[in-house]
Amino acid sequence: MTGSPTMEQKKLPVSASREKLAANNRNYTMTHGDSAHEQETRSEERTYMLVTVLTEQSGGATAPKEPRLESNNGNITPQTQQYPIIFPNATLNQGFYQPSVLTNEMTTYALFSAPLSPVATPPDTSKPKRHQVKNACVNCQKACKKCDDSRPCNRCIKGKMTDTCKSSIRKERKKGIKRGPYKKRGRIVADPKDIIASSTNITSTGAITLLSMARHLVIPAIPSITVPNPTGGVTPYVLCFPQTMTIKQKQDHQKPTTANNMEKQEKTLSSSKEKSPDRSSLLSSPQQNQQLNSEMIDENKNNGSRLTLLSQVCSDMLDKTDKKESLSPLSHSSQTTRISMLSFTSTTQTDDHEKATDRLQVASTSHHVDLPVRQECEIMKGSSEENLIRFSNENIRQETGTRTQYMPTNQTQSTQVQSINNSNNFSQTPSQLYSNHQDHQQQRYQQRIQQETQAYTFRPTLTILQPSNHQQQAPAQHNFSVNDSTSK
DNA sequence: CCTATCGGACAGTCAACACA
DNA sequence: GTGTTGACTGTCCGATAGGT
Ligand SMILES: [Zn+2]
Ligand SMILES: [Zn+2]
Repeated sequence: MTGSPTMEQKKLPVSASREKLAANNRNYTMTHGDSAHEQETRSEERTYMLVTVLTEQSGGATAPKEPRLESNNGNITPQTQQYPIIFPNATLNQGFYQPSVLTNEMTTYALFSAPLSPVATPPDTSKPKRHQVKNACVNCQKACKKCDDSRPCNRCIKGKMTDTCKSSIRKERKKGIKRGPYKKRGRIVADPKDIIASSTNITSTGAITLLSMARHLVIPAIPSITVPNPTGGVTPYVLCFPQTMTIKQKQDHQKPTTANNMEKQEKTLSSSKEKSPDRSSLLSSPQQNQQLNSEMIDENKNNGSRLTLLSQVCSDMLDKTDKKESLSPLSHSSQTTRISMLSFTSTTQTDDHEKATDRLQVASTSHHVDLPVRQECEIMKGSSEENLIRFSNENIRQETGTRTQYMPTNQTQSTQVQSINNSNNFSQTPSQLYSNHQDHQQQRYQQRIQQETQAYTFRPTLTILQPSNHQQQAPAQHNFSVNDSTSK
């Protein structure tokens, strides 16, 4: 860029769409009671983030081949004749990051637990972030080339321009410019009438799974999910992040063929009145723009890295999706990718008799034209409604035996689960857990997978995404950051 | 092949705003 | 006062044009 004068002319209308992640993400350690309200009742609140990426294939679908497991955890034998979801690591509060991805030609599932401590390592697919110097030298600035902090800078040394290598001067930012109102903050309160519908939709598997995880930091089994063959060509990716966050994802720029979709996408998201559910226009370019907010009680603050990670994971997953699909024999078929982000807030209130009441709030939205769906789910014991999910401290074991969400496949299941639940990992710090775990990580993981595979077969009953979009209302738009971009 | 040019994506900053 | 938002401002990637 030529130094000064053109700098201002080159103002780009991109600011509104820029990706940004910011959040109160807290370390996820269970601090029973004494952190927040130490009265007659204790209250714990946990927030999870579920990201679902659906890739719909239309046409060209063939029978699924045997699942292939991709995992950074090593060799796990995939179940055949099922579409297993492997749960990454047993607990969500152990401070490491261990995605597992199960793949076959048609389906890919990935469930991530969140990285909970700085020691967590992202998947190797993470994109390096571009670093830029605070002030480029005038020569580099003029040439729009990379500079460094030394003076003369390396580029000037190479180019023998050391005498003119001076730092450029940043002009001061303008002040006093009024802005419109920002979008409101605050937690999402969903409308109960938008409660999740019952379905055997493949998407529901991830949802239920996550619901159960939301209550139990220790994931109660369900490694193996029997889902119907996704004849609809639905390919879900499920990422789970137990943290509070705000997510905004900007437009992607991928294939030139999708270029004309991009601009329409923001509009679609921002005004739910006139959306055209034009599926063919969404080929292989999953985009989303979303914000979810909620709160969580915890004293630990550990910001930044995890969110960055999340963002990377998301985009990496998307990248991966595209690559994978393009290599696939199915690649000639058209695809629609849709992203849903779902925020779970699980609140546990414990009274003085140690009786716990759980409440789970779910808010989700799809970034696809199809819908934003938001929902609240109160957990109620004994409800016969399939669209109500129940969990509580003491009855998860019974639940698994009696309710439709779970089907025990053998007798060992209750003891298995009990032992899992009783192993109170919460008293340890994430880093302790991490170092502890690291040595035996693989071994224990294998063990657990084995255990849990025996323990449950999972039966989906819940739908998060609804592919049709007739019934959708405009959700409270203030939750979606896209909307404000229109004011620009 | 090399270098120069530069559009625009990306990154960092921070005042305005929201909220306790 | 603290935290968040989002616009502003600058960096520099990568495409491409032009020269040798
Ligand atoms: Zn320089
Ligand atoms: Zn220089």
